[in-house]
Amino acid sequence: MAGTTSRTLRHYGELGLLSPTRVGANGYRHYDERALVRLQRILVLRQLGLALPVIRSILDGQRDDASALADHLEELRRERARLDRQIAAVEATVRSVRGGERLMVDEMFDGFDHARHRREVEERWGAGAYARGDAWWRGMSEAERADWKRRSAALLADWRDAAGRGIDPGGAEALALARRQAEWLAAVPGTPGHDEGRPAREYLLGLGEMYVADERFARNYGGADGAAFVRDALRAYVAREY
Amino acid sequence: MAGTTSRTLRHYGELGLLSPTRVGANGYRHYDERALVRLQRILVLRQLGLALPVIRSILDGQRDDASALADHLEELRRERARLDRQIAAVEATVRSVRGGERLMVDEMFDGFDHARHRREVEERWGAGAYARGDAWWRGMSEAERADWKRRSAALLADWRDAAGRGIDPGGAEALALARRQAEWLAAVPGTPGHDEGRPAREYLLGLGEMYVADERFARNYGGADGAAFVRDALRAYVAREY
DNA sequence: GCTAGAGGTTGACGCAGCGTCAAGGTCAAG
DNA sequence: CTTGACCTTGACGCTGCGTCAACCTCTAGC
Repeated sequence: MAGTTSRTLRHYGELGLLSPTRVGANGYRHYDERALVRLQRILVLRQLGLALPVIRSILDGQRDDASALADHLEELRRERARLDRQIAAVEATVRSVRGGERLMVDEMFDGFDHARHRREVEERWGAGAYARGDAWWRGMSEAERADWKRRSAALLADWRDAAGRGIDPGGAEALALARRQAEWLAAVPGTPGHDEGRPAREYLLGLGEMYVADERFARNYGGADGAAFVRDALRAYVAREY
Repeated sequence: MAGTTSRTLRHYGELGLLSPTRVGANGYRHYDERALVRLQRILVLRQLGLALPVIRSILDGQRDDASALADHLEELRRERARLDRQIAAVEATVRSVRGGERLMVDEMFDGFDHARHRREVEERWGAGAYARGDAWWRGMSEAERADWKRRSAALLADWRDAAGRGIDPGGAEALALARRQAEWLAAVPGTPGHDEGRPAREYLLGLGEMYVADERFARNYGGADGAAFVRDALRAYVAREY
């Protein structure tokens, strides 16, 4: 009775995946030639990682094996991508634990968000928000991180420039900047509204206020006036788009 | 109470991972600042894929986070390797289903084993043996398969040569060949004895007999005489080594 | 015929990490 | 007082079997 354990055969019987050909008076289950061929196919498909109910539908002819395998392949690839990111994140954590023992998430944003004001973010949006953003950041490659930082710096520079020129925070140009800011924020998992594709209304407004209130941030955006400009632009944006 | 679901917090409470700071008379659970910091760390570690009990031992200081992460990283890498093989195997299967609809496992061996005599293998060693060997073969890269085929062909040629020279099947040279044959067989997952690092005694002996009995195989090994030589050499090998 | 031992059987729990009811208590608002 | 929103505690479900525990069957030796 080798090949698999009897427990497995029993399990398949319960699932209706493979029933014994006949059951003796003593309760012993017997499998004939055809059943073994079926078992053979089951085991091959199982090795490929297919779920047992899927295998059943394939063997019963209710599902095309080629399409089932194609779907499964996609699923496997997604899983591998997830694993890759997780591995990268763990590696980054190991390095940072070995090194400065400090998380360098500060580089991630404008120096304000999550990193410095983690507690505020957590109190308002839940502790999970920080964790998700952190994992996302760690899972990026060096190149991706560099690209992100470049984009962040460009956005900051454009804000400073716009504020310096004294344009209308409710005008078209400021609106475009606010939209970039919103997309930039929404790209980060953990940001409230990330799943919906745009930041939560309250998050945007609250962020604007915090920008003004905290001089460490304000400095990045060109001082108190710059921060106020950003806040006003975000307000106008929210008023129009939400 | 965002960040995670209340169910999750309850779960962590049951695991002793994070208990509410205080529980009101109404049964409501409350978490203070320190608890939230702890939750924060829990969520970060969970994102990295660490198991909850491991997280607990880390947070309780019973386990070094750096070593735990290093172990975990190894585990993740193993998992990814497994996934890679499985993906390769599924891809190969998709191709073969699209193509000839026939499995080309025949190339795998000397043309005798599993492929042609699947039924015999299954009857004697269980249906799982074939499935494992099949998955192994599909999981190999083209280069690995080519290498395996080259090694197989070399082994066959050496057998034919030895048999042709009429050497002693119990002698040192035949013994060395038998050992190569045994290692070659044991390398295939699904081969009886694979896990122990050498083929099962009965498997080797039975294979020798089948080689002689089946002319399709015998041809590969240089006719009936060649097959008999292989069988005798395997017998002698078993007599000495098992 | 008796007995030991090998090998078979059927429940049923366990695992990892919660999601998801069901049944019911709490609280602020109208 | 009622409504509705939000909280609570069980307890089952999911995946694919491994692993007891308690018990039956069959073969072999005496």
